[in-house]
Amino acid sequence: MRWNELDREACSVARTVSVIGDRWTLLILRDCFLRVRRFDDFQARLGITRHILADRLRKLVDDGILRREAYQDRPKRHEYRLTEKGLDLHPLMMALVHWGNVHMDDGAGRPLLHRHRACGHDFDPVTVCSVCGEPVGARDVHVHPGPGDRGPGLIQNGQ
Amino acid sequence: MRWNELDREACSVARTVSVIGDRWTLLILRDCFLRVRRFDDFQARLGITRHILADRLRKLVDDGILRREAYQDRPKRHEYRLTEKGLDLHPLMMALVHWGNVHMDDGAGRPLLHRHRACGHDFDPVTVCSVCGEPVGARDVHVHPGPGDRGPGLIQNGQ
DNA sequence: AAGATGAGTTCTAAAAAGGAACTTGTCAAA
DNA sequence: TTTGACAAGTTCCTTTTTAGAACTCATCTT
Repeated sequence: MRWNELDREACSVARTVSVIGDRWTLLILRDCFLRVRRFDDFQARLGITRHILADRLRKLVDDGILRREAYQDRPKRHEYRLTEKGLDLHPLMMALVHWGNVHMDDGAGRPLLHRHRACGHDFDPVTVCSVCGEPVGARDVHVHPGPGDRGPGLIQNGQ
Repeated sequence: MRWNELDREACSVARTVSVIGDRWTLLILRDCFLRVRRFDDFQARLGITRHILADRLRKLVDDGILRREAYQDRPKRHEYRLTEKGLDLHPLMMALVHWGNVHMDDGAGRPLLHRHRACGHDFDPVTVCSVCGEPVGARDVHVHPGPGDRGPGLIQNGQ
């Protein structure tokens, strides 16, 4: 399967992966959440080839995750900012960071902390159920076909 | 920068991305959470080249996310199952699915629903603060250097 | 003896990424 | 007034990865 075929898949994960499932793209997005906005800043921080960076930024703009905005004329200069759609990736980023903090610790402690402005404390992200508000783990969830199902999807839960 | 250099980065996201930041890897993990466990099942569902599938499964095992386990002798047959470390990726997967549901809907409705066993309802994942329990969005979080910081990291929050 | 199964491996061609240098428009300094 | 710097890309060429298809190998089944 080629990558441009992925967005036609029935699965939300597959469609999401077609957009953000690339190493550089994820690192670019991390930097976006750290308020990096300019081409050369991304390039210097990531050590990414300029060529690939240009390509990934273009794709993120095409997908509506970033917007390219002029911050000066003469000479025209642009910066890249997260759209609302892009900002909605925040829970994903938090999950990524948190998993890394827990499982990929190199012994030096956390390089970055997240402070919740509302309560003032450094925190970890916790995923809870939108209905009852209780935390949900992998074993608390039962997956079943929804209205958009169109597969023999092999989702035989149980066991 | 080459991919094998990524795991030496200071950032948790970078280290996490070095492990799961690959399109096939993410899709393989999605299937793992749907209880797919065998080589040929992954291959048939994903349409991935067998060659790459073998490589990705090997890497996931090396990274402690999956474990390869015999389910019969004569002939020896193995299956791949999530370890605890792998199961901890659940919030990430939920975030991925949810973002896709919200932003990549193709109009057919959700192909998969998640039911919270404890409360019995279909739900969406909500990310909350581990300290105060309130939901956190991108704008509610202030990022600042932690004990493992070793950068001129460019994290000038504010503005 | 002739398939079928499961879990891979091997091969070649095509696609993607890495690396480094080059371009373009504008301003600022020597 | 030439020189250099800056920001944001492009171009070109080489090295790696992937795709796609076929092949292997040990065991069951018919």
